[in-house]
Order: sequence, then structure tokens, then C-alpha cells
Amino acid sequence: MKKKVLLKDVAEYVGVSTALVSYVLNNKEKQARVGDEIAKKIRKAAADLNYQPNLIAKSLQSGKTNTIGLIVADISNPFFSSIARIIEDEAMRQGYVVIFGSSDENPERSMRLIDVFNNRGVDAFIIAPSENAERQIRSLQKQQVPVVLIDRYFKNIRSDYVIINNHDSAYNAVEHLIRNGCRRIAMMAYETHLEHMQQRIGGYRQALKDNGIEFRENWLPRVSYKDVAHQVEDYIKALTRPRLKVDGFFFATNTLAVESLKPLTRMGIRIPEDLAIVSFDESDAFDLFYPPVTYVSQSLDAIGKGAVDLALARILDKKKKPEQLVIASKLVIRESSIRKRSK
Amino acid sequence: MKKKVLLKDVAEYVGVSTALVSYVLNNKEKQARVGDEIAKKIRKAAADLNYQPNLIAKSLQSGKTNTIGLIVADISNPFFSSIARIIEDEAMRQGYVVIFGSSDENPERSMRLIDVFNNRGVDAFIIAPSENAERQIRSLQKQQVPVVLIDRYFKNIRSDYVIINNHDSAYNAVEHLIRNGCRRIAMMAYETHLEHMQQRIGGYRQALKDNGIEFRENWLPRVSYKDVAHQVEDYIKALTRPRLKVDGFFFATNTLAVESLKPLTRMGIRIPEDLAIVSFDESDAFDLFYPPVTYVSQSLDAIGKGAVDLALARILDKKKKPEQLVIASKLVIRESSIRKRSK
DNA sequence: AACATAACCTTAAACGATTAAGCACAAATA
DNA sequence: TATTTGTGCTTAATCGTTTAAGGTTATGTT
Repeated sequence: MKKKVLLKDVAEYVGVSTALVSYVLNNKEKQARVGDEIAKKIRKAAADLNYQPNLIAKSLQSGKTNTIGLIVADISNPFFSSIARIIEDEAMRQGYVVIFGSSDENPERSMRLIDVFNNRGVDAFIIAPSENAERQIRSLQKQQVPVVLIDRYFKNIRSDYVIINNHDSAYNAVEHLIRNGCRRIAMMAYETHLEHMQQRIGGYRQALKDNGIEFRENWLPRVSYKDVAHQVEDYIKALTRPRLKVDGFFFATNTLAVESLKPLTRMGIRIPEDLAIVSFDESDAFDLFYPPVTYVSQSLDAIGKGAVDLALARILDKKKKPEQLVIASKLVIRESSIRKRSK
Repeated sequence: MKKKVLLKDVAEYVGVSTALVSYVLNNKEKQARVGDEIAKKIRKAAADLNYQPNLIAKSLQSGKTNTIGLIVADISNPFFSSIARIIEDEAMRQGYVVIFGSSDENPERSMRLIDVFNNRGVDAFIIAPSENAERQIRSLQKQQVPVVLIDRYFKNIRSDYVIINNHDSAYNAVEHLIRNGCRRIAMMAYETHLEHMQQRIGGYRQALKDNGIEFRENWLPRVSYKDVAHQVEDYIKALTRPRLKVDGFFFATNTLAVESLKPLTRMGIRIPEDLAIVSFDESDAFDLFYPPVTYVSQSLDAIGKGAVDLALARILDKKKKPEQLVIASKLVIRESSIRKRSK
């Protein structure tokens, strides 16, 4: 129940000023010309008393918190929590800790988080921005606060970011379906103007076009962020009805796929015979589903590490030119998309 | 690029001392007898200048950070990330932010996290403790730092915690298998002395005993935390071999189940015909797996909210008597455990 | 002996807020 | 009129560090 040990306590214990203790414990003995003897004594005393520096005081003094603020859409989404883990590890290796928040794709919530984190003096932000977050990002940049965007980015904001090539990834995925005999290919996307989603849609449309398949609005349901499960189910029902019937489905994210697979299974739709399937992102469920689901694999490792690297680099040099990392994706082909083609 | 607006700036702008500004912006005008006129002016000025208080300075002064430190085994595990999300929401509602870390079931890492978070002055910890973390928890308690344990707890530490009734939950799960005609029931557990795991094992053994089934060490593989996938596969292979062959399997966690289902599917073992299955925790994969997996559902909501409540209560009263919350679990019965019994 | 230099340590002002104590003046009381 | 009480504000210490600037000795140089 003794009170916390302060720098002052160590100083008194040894019989020197706090300045000396500070110098020694921060390994500035050389510059401060501290005697070897006394330095040793100070270190010993600090250890004996189990002195732990108050990092808040340190931060106030130095203007550094060694904290990274991570804002994602939803930390309970495995895609984001996996990235969070990578970021945590990488940050920890470099002496940083991570404070996180979920924006829920909601600009107000995102803004609140950004403000709070900023007032707490995070040294850098890593953000998977929600729609309409441009102003917030710009504002941070104006204040010279390091920001790295992940997963999503804004065309008209020059910033550090780490993404994958969404257009090509989608293109490849859809082309893969076509090569496997699909001609009536739907894509389920989220209703958002966010660039990454538009790119994925673009890739889908381009693949159709390049293969002489006409695009149909009907085939591109756009799910809004609220009450996803219901909407998904409705769309799945509609698109598997005879009139619209599709033979291939490309899902723009793991949640869309997972939510879609539930009604598909219930309805007894055979995969890939009735419907071939490819999804973006990964999920444990994709492995265990039968048949295993083909998916576009993003290297979460590369994204997380890249984001931390860019963030730390910008902390060191706030004026540096923004860097963009485009991580390669990989189409992991499983049975959900492989049709035995009738020659 | 203007420098940050400080309290002092607001004060100068209005032409008063910083004290007044502080009183007004903290709604202490009454106690400090600030004039109505000037109070209005101050508020206006703060808004005009977009003053944002430096929370670090505030923390240093007040000794409060409004931060909760969350330490789990692995934030990328959906079980923990889902709880993290609940905790985040609940904490945010109460004006707290969350900083998190993954212990990886490793006491050294756990200790490092606890130290760092503690030196940053988190107001409370919410911890899913790893094995051998007793000392660390005790040390926090001695320092009067609020700690709430979740998911796991220590028999010989009096602390706040939120858990489910592991013994009974396991008992029910295993009994359910027995009622469905299983007699040779294995359980896959983690190799740890942590109480929650021992309780689950205890429930399993008790259920066997109460139903006249003799316990066999062979049937209880204990997986250590490193290289889980490999071990799991080996155990699955061994236990499905004719000599040991089991007809029911109870998994102590979602990761064990998910990792087990992979080799089981590859090996073409039919579920539930060849092997009936029940798992602890939940997972998207349990819904999509065919057949859907029976599982012991913990109310993550109740756990998360409960943990935050206990934490905040203890922040308010550090001497209060430790409280224990035992959340009810629910066995969600799906086809993976339902055998058509031959009468 | 007189002074410069080096070696070692202390003082005190920051960092940006909060808040107890005190000061000056006006109004109320006697 | 003198004294008390109340009102509205300022001053300055404080939280726990860091660090520039300065202060004392001891040592070296001439």
C-alpha cells in the first residue's frame, strides 16, 4: 500500500538531485557527464526501489505518447481483428501500444474516436476510414498528425496508405468464375462510395465486359450497413429464383459471403453445381464450409506491418512524401468455384 | 499549421486568467462563482478557437486517464475480439477508451503488457489471465489498481471476475452427447492449470461418471499452446483409429474445434454418424459447417458488459468487496450432435 | 600564484492542465 | 461610519518528468 516510487524518491535515496537520476535512467549520462560511481548507485537504487517511470508525465514533457490509435470498422470482424493483432505485435516491437476503436462505418462515431484519440496525443493513427471521413483525415493532416489509411483510401487525399489492388483482384476472381463456365455472375457489394468497393465493382464489370457478358444492374445487389443479414437473405432469394437465376456469385467481403452462405445452405442450393462462389477476404468458415470456398486472400501480415512501418516513418519525418503500399493479393482456389465443365 | 490552442490562449483571448477558463469549461462556475457574462464569453471563445483540452495534462493532474487496459490471450481470436467490441462500446458510453494487448498465453508477455499499461496509468484492467499470472494480478491488487478477470480466474485470488459456470456447461454438453447415444466420448482440452479448463474437464469427467462410463486418459488429449494445428491433427487421427475409436467428441474451445474439423473433413469422417460433436464457444464456422455444430454459447454481451461494470464500480470504490459474476451458458443444439438412435 | 578548463552536480523552468488560497471591491449589516 | 459578508476574479502551487543553464569543486596550465 506504499505510495508509488517517484524519481524524487530515488534521488533522495541516493542523495542526489532528480536531474541526475533522470539522466542516468535515460542513458544520457555521457552528455550530462555523470560520474560512473554515482550512475551505478542510481541504477541500483532504481532497481532496489522498483522505480517505474510515470509515462504520463513523460508524455506531457516530451509530447510523445508512444501510442498508436487504430480505428477500424469493427474490431469483432476477423479481418480487422487479425490486422489488429499484427499491428499490435509490430507496434510492441517498436515500443508502442495500441488503442483501438470501431467506427461502425459511421462518420460521427469515427469523428468522435479520432477526436478523443487525438486529444490523448496518439503519435499516429492507423485508420480504415468510413465513408465521408475525408474531412476528418484532412483535419488530422493539417495538424501534422501522422495518419496511415488501410484497406480503404480516398482518391483525392494525398496520404500514406496500404491497400491491395482491388480492381485486379476482383477482376481475377470473376474471370476465374467465367473460366469455370459461369456466364450469369452476380456480385454482392456494400452500398458505399468508398473507393475500394468501387474498384472491386469495377473489376467485376470489366471482367464481364472483357468476356462478352453484358452487365445487369439486377446482378449487383448493394447491401447497406444496417441489418445486413436480412438484406442479404432477400437478395440471395431473389437471385436464385428462376427468372434471375445466376450461376456464379462473387462476394465483395467475408461478411457478405458468410451471411449469404447461411440462406444458401438452408435453401439447399448446391455449390458449385447450382452456384459457383468466390469471396473476398478470408474466414475460418471458408475452410470448413463444404465445399471449401475460393477466396481472394489479402496478406494481412503485409498490411499490418506496412501500416506500422509507414506510421513510424511519418512520426520521424512529418513532412515526408506520402507513400502508398499496394499489397499483392492471391486467389486461393477451392472447390466452391470449380465446375466440371461439360465440353 | 497553427499551434494547438491551449487553455492559456482561450484565457488571453477573453482577457481572463486560465483558472476561470478551466472552471467554466469544467462546469464548475457555480462553485467558483464565475460571472454569467464572462462564463458565456469563455464558452464562446473556446468554441470559436476550437479549444481541445490536452488530456495528458489533465491526466497528470487528476491521476485519471479514463482508459481501460484490456489484456486477452489473442485479439485475433473471434471469442476475444467479440468481447473486445462489447467492452469498447460499453466503455465508450461511459467515457473510457480501451487499450489492448495479446498475452499469447505467455506470462512474460502478459507481465510486460501489464507493466506498460500500468505505467500509462490505466484506470482499470480487464484481463483474461494466462497461466502463472497470479503474481501479476496480486501485484496490481496490492497497488490498488482495479482488475477484473474474465473468462478465467484464480481459485486463490479474491478478485472481481466474470465467468461462466464451466463445470456445469461442460457437464451438460457431455450429457447431451450421452443422451444422443454416445458412449465413447473424448474431450480435447488445452494443457493448462487454469481453473476454467480444469472445470471443463471436471464437468466432462463427472458426466461420464454419472452415466456409468469409465474415464480413460486416452480420451482426453491436452494440447499445448504452441503449434496447435499439428497436435490437433495427430490426436484426431489417433482417436479415430479403430483401436481407440470414439463416437463423440467434446471440444473445450472454438479453436480446438475449428482445427479439429479440418482434418475430420479431410479424413471423410461423417458427422454425426461416425462422430458426434459439441464445442465450447461459438464461431461463424459452426453455422456454416455441415452439419451445423452444437456448441456451448456464452453470452459475450453479458461478459463484456459485466466486466466493464465491475471495473467502473471498483474505480469508484477501490476497497469494495470483490464481486463475482457467473453468466449462464446455453447449449445450442444443432445437427452435429444429433444421432438417430437405433432403438 | 593566477587563471582556464574540465568534471560533476544542482537549480529551476518547462510541459498543460486543475484548484486551493487570497485579493479587491461592492453590497449588506450594525 | 465601520465592519462584515459576498462576489468575481487572480495567483501560484501542483501533478512527475526532462533538460538547459549555471554553480562548485578539483585539476591542469603557464
